[in-house]
Amino acid sequence: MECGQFFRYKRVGDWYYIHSGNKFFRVRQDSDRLEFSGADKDFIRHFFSLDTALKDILAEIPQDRYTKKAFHLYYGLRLIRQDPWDCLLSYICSIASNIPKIQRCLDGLARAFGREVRLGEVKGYSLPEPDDVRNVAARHAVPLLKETGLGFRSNYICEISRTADRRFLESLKSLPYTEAKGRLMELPGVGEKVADCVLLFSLGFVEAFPVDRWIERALRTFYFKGQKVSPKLINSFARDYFGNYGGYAQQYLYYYSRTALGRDFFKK
DNA sequence: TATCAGGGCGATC
DNA sequence: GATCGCCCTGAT
Repeated sequence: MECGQFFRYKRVGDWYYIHSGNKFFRVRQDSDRLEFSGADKDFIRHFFSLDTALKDILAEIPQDRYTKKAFHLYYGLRLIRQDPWDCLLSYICSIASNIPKIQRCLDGLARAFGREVRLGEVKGYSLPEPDDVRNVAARHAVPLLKETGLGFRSNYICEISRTADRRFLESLKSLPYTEAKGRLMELPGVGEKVADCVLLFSLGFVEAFPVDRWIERALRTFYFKGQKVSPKLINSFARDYFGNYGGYAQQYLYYYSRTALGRDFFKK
């Protein structure tokens, strides 16, 4: 839950309360046993990618000293299958931001435009559907959105709500990776990084390799002896080297670079 | 008070 | 196609 790919959770005691589309459910783990309520078994299995043969996937990725270490330390880490629309909103909020702020923005967005959902005593708000934003949108949406602290991201969300919907996102699944990415990048506020996040975390493109500042530093340090590398080279290296399951490599290396290595590793 | 962050965009060369 | 300033906001 907390490795940075997903933001719409809230911890209450040892439970994680999770929003995904209009679903609101909770899970907790007790050693190798997963308890849950608010969603059925099939959904949980799908959401957490418990149906994927993790071992086989990791075996497809080049085993160098860094990937091996990360796989060993965090074995069990999987890519969550997020709700595509929620995922798109989430990564628009992530632009030039950080996790606490992303979560604040999404929370504000949900409270202002989303719908109330309940699970037992616990109340939550799902993220607004494109229609929800669009309907308020006509005149006041941007100012209203800005009240949630979204800043310049407000315009992106407003525009995207007008030009994209769930059908559009769903239709991308049947396209080749490069085409799907191109279509996503036509949306305002969606560049390479955001597009790759949406493709990887919600549309099943496990070959997508989102390059953000952290992973860029990690790759530069691990594979380029710390030398300067152009964004373009980093991207093409990642795709060529890590292969068809690059997304899994990305997630392990990303988490590795942010935890085991720590920030100090990258400071001069 | 200035700078920067888990980017994108438009202008410029 | 590479680089740069700007975009809101919160943190340092």
